Amino acid sequence: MSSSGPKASLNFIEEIVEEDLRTGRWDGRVHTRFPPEPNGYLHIGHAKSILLNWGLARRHGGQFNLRFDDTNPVKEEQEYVDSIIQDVQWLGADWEGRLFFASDYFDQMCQWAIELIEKGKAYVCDLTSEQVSAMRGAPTRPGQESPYRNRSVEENLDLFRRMRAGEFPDGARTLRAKIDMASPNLNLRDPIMYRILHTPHHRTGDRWCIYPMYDWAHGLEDSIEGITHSICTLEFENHRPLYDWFIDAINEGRPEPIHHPRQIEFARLALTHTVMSKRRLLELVREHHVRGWDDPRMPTIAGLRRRGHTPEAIREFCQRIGVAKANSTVDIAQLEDCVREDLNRRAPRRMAVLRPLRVVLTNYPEGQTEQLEAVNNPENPDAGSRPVPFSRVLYIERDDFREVPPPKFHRLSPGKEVRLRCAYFVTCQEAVRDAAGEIIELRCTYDPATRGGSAPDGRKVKATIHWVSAEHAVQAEVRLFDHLFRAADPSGVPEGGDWRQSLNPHSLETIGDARLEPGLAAAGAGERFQFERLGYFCADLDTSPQRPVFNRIVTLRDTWAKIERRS
RNA sequence: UGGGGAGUGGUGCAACUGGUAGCACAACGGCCUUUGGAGCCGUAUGUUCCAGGUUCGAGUCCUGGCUCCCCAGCCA
Repeated sequence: MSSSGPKASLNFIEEIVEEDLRTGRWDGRVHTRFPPEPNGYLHIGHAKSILLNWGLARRHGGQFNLRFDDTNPVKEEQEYVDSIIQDVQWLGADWEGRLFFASDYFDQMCQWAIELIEKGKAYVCDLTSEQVSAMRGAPTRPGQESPYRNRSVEENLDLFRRMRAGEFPDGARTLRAKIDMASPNLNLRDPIMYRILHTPHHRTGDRWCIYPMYDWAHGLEDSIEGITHSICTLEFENHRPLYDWFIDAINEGRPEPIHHPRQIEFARLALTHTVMSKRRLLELVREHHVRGWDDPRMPTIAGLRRRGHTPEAIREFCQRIGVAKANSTVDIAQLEDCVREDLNRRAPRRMAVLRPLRVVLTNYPEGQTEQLEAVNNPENPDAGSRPVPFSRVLYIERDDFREVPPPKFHRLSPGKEVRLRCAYFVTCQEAVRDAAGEIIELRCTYDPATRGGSAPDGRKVKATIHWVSAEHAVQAEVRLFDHLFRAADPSGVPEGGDWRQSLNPHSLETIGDARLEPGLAAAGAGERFQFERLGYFCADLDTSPQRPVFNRIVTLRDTWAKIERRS
């Protein structure tokens, strides 16, 4: 994932950075950051941003900061800080100890606010929020100036001091920048810099009762940290002139100007068959459509991790999707392909039967057990092999038998011979039914000469199926996941519709009596395997030797399923 | 009758900055195979939003349209 090709084309942000490097704009420095608000869990869209920022710094010998934008105590919690730190770390983005909080800069910001008041560039406004909103005007209509706009510097200073001292209730007053109520850019119509919030903060406790607004704070945070390239999403493009105004205003008349970062906006990631907004993710959790933030169906980093995705796969994915300014939606199949590619290389193979069908080998000695050798990973000889117990009674996948085989069905059916992976050729002699007519057992014969899976007489079979020895197998729970939403774009509902309506009722299927080869009982949470012919699976947090639990990360490509779907 | 962005095969991105469109995913077909996996080979899909213009030559430049996204939180 490093410098693969000598001429990999650069995305537009890399081009800007390289040009800045060429022209010496920042004395050869590259310093980026990821600035999350701790009010929710990170999702794969954030991963795109994290990896973009960190990758830029890493590739250019620069630095990458992790900074929490904790300017609104009403919504923020320590739980989110902890989860975000864990997630960024897991993704592999290294902030090398530069973990910061906007709240660490509150004093400095406040000082600069006072300077703006002294310069006549900010004022205390007594308007209610409704009034402010009403007077802001509209996109095609200018706003009206606040009657408090021209208070004296002294009065503003005094009022602001008293705001900070806690003399006024929430919402009573704000500090506003004095810019231009007629600006075509709404962000410049005297934006609010501070609001009164008598709410304790998760880090500063009750030290403050006024909190800076994001627009006032954010650019200053980047400035303080010496961020060279402030990378953010498209919706902040409109805010850039305001950030520039703030820094210019602070720098006016200042002998030693504060640092002025360069902001670059890119399109956030959207994925098919899921939702990405924090609000909706929160609703999925609160309304119990999923089991939590780390539900393996969630696009959260925690969810992807629990499901069994690898950081390597996510990094590759973010590499592949690129960075641009056009809004777009990436097919989730792209992510699935990345995990498959990664796990195909690394995941040890095991045999597991999800929907067991009992098979009795009528000519196999009763009570006999032998250990067969199974290859751990055909992609990697170094992975070696393992013994797998074989005996007279086995389980195979119900799907691998058809009493009346459809065309092109190569697996087991009456009279047909197939190979049991790494074991023997077997031929189905008879299907046994219960009183209800349901097939409950297959009676087969095996060919002792085919031990290991090949026939001395050169005879071929069309299919190889997986199996597990009934008496040795461990019973397990396996959770199969499908897209959270049926619709590629859940938000694209017709008028009056709800985004929840395309929630996939079958996004989770729990199989209670899967049978696994015995070694799997010892798998620790987070261990990944390929269950041959089925897909990649990961031992869940809930797993235990007594009751193994596995999550299906992604299926293998299934050509047969495709054939069957078509007919 | 506001401002700011964006439009390239089904999808996501490229195109040495004017030389005639390429990669990945998806799709389809074949080869191979002790995973119908993996791998390999191949096929199809684009009037590069539209219309004009400049030029020997335009996805790239100019003009005029069209469509989509963002902005009226004391959210970030």
